[in-house]
Amino acid sequence: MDNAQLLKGILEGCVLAVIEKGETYGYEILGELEKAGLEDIGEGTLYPVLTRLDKNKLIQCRRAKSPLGPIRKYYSITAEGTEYLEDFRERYSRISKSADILLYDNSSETEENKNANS
Amino acid sequence: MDNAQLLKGILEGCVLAVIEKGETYGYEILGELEKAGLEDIGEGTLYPVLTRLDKNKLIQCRRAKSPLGPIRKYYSITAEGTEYLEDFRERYSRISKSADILLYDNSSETEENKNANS
DNA sequence: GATTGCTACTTTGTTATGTCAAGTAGCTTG
DNA sequence: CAAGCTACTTGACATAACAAAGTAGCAATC
Repeated sequence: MDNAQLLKGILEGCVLAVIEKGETYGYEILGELEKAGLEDIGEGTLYPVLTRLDKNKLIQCRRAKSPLGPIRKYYSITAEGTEYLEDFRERYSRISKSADILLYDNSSETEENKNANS
Repeated sequence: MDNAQLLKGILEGCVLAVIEKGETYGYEILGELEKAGLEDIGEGTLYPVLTRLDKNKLIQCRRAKSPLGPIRKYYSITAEGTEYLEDFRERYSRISKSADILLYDNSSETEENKNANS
């Protein structure tokens, strides 16, 4: 129902990770997030994230015309951003490990529970 | 560094999951969280969560004396809470799956990347 | 018997971040 | 020219974690 809180903090890292794969712009990132399963991210959610990442020097911006619409703002990751993302992955991994233990009580099995793998 | 945002929403589910395993009280829950790796959860963080869960009828409260301190408030999960937790697990699973895809680019491998196992 | 230290819960103010809603604007097509 | 897609902006709002401080019961030590 309300995934807002669950998404907090996670979104930032995900967006940064998308940009890490190569220079891209907001609208396209929105598509990437959707493809990965984050379907209800609105523009009003994403763009502030980009602004923030930019302000914090984790990504940098370049304006360029779009072949089919208004100007695009292309973002690429900075060295600082790469470093931050690395740290983020570690923090996320640690927390989700704890959550797995608490939510699925992984006492004997390790990776069994979270497999809803198609 | 600042795991506050990453924890948002997750904590609630974790606390509920601990209570699901059996009637318990705040101070003990704090210990369970710590054991699972969530080491820096303060009392000022946990207790409001319990209050909220109680107010939302996801858990219920019973006061009882402690053998070695002030009165304890024992919490147990309600039917509504069980249902909520089930839904939570599903939502969490879906989001963390998306995050895994985005953060670790699981295109061919499935569980390789997130294994920093011992 | 006062201090220290552990257990146990409360409260208040702060901050970060996602969300909604509305808006601006370029371009294409009917 | 109106509709519809692309593309970004802005402002008001809600939620939840956190730090810091406080209140209290009880036990052991000095």
